[in-house]
Amino acid sequence: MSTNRIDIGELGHSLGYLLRIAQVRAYDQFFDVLGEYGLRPGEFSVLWTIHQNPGARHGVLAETLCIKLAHMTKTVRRLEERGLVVRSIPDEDRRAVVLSLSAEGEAFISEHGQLFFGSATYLRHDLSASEEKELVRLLRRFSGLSG
Amino acid sequence: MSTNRIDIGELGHSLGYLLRIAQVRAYDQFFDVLGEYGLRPGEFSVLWTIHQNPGARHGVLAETLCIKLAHMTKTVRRLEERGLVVRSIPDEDRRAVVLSLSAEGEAFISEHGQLFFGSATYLRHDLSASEEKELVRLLRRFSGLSG
DNA sequence: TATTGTTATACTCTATAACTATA
DNA sequence: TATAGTTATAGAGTATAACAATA
Repeated sequence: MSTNRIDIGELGHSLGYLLRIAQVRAYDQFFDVLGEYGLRPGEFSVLWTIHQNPGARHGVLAETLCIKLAHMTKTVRRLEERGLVVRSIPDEDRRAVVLSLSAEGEAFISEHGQLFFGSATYLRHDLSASEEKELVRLLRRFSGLSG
Repeated sequence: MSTNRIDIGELGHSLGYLLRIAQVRAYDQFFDVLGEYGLRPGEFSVLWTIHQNPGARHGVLAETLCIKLAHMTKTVRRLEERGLVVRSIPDEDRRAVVLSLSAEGEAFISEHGQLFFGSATYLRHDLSASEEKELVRLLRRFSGLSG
């Protein structure tokens, strides 16, 4: 393959392009470090949120995480097959499904939660601690998650 | 649907999750503003880069934009069918494909380039100009695009 | 024999709509 | 009749491998 260098100009400083590049990079690093556990990023987010909100309902969880109900069904199904999540039907509304972690699911969170959120995160980059904090703040503001 | 509020905890401050949210948001806004032209974000990036580097080769373009060759073939094919890009086979290496914009492609860039990079970008957010600049800097550093 | 690009195939992610069960 | 969730289907995005043409 030719090694001619070419120039992407303003594209390399456009927010849309950079968000895409950064997200793909984060995704790749997730699988490098956590692929061995067989969980995908979205599955971990769901697992974590059930841990934070035991007894949460299927639909509320989907709404909070901006996941379509149909997709949530498949995600939870996988977590259930893996023995990490327990589904149950409450007597007060037998259409609903409420979710909680199995003992194994809680153990998974205790053991690997630090890899997602802690100082030993799966993300590798050259940002200082204060730069990372600022990046988090700016992304939250960009996405309308904070004033 | 129940309106019970639930809490995502540290997830809402984790870089991986926020990059995903921000990227989905940017993607949605792209289609809100530019969907009418029938181009996807990746197609615009390719169009722009050919504009910046007329005569660039298929493979070099793929390598620069981190797009697999097989995917680049389909992307360029769509741009060609739309009449924006011209493919040609150079005599000095008849395996290669070199790309350039048609007059219509150049017109598209002149007309809509500002929507991607200019002050009238398709991206809507509450960041100040200096915050946006800092976000660009941090994302470039995160992705290893700058020292 | 190596390189450039194309085609074929498949898998993930996500969106929509039809469907079942319950309220 | 409305709501909660499930299933079926389809489309975009991307990865791999087999392939054709040229070097």
